[in-house]
Amino acid sequence: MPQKHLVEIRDNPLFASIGAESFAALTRGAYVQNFPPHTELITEGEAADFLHIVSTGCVELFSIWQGRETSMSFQTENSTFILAATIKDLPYLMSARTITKSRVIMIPSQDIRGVFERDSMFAKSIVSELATCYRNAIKTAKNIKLRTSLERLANYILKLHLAQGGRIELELAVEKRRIASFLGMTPENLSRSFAGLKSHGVEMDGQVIKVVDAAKLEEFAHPNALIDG
Amino acid sequence: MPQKHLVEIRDNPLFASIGAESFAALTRGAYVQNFPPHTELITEGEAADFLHIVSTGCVELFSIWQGRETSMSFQTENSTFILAATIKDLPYLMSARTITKSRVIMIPSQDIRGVFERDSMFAKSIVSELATCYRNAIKTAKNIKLRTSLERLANYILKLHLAQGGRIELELAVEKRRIASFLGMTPENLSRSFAGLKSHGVEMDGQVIKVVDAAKLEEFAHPNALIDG
DNA sequence: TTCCATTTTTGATCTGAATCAAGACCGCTA
DNA sequence: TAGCGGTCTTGATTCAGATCAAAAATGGAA
Repeated sequence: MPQKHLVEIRDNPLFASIGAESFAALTRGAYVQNFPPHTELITEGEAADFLHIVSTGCVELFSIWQGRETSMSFQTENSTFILAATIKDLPYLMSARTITKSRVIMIPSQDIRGVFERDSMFAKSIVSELATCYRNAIKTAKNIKLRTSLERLANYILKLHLAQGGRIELELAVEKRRIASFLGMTPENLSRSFAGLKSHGVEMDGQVIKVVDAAKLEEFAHPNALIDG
Repeated sequence: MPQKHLVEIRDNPLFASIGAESFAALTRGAYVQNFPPHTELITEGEAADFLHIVSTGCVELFSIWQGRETSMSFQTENSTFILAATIKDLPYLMSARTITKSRVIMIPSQDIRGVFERDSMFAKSIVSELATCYRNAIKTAKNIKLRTSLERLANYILKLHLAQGGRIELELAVEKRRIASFLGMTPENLSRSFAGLKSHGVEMDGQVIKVVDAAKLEEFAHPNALIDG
């Protein structure tokens, strides 16, 4: 594996504090692969043979039941999936597909479990990562159960806005129908919701969102750190 | 702390494999308290000062946003809450209230973090518990996003039925309005959903559910281990 | 046993969002 | 530049579930 990928893995908080020998054991059997868009990397129900790390690009985690599909999250640079399945040696609960052309690092799950058994710093990093994943899942559940679809979109935009330092123009990184699915609504409803936010300080121009009145948007959205943080 | 509670804590998988000295360090500052029903034990947004263990009774985790409330889960004997907040030393994302008269063990979070730092078996137990919590949260999110409220109720009943060894009569342990909230619907809709399941092998008699045709219920519910497991 | 407060059920109505359809728009390829 | 496939928007309609109201049922206390 090229040195630059090793550096990249090291930069990931999950691996930043483990010993050199452990790190070698993890990266020895790992490999990197480039995937075109729309490639299914893992399928729910399959054995969790690898822990995946997104090097570049964007990967969508999704799930299907009885012909119905929902987007669960988007994984971008330097994020991993699915640690809980890897650690527990259980089937993946979600599928993953590339949204854009992506480079993905794959580390065999048994290597992860092997190092987890003997490197206590790694175990602690894993604890932190899993706790964060769990808390994020709770925030997502609260968002879905407590808010209308318009409120979910408003808070989604507000969060993007704040994450980009208050910038007025935000460019969506994925297709709107994917965002609709993630927010728990249909593409038609997302389109209508964007229109509905016009009176709350938001304008649309193709893939570009303009937050023309952030205070007004915030007044409508009622962001909450325990959901949106 | 009475010996019987120590045994009880030991029986919890989170604590079963830690060293005696670690165990003593955890239980030294812990205490047990009995609470009547409808007592709020923790409130979302508060600092996570304790890890709670339900000794007897039932505790509901819930959340409120802008006057809207939703039930997130029910914690029964031998379950803990909220490990992720305790470990990360972050505010609770959910509140908790007793549903029935309950006995709850409280362990100071800083004692948990102290032992976590130095007992690698404990760190591993925590990893397992957090991974399970995270996976359960993903299953819940899938249930909410992919299924109608009737389907969620059908699968809820089917799961209870299987958990009780296929017994025909199941007695609900909590009020129906709480279950309605947990399943993401109003009490009125839950009532109508129970009625709707009459043609799928389910009958109601107050707090007692009768699964009179499990095969028929299963045919409608399409249970899936990746959601209901 | 009666009374009271709360929960549950039922009926009527409303609404947010889905579904279906069709046209407009966009990006890519030849 | 034109054509094609896919995405997005808009309109019309349907519907799952919420809301509101009222009656019935339930459990606990006096």
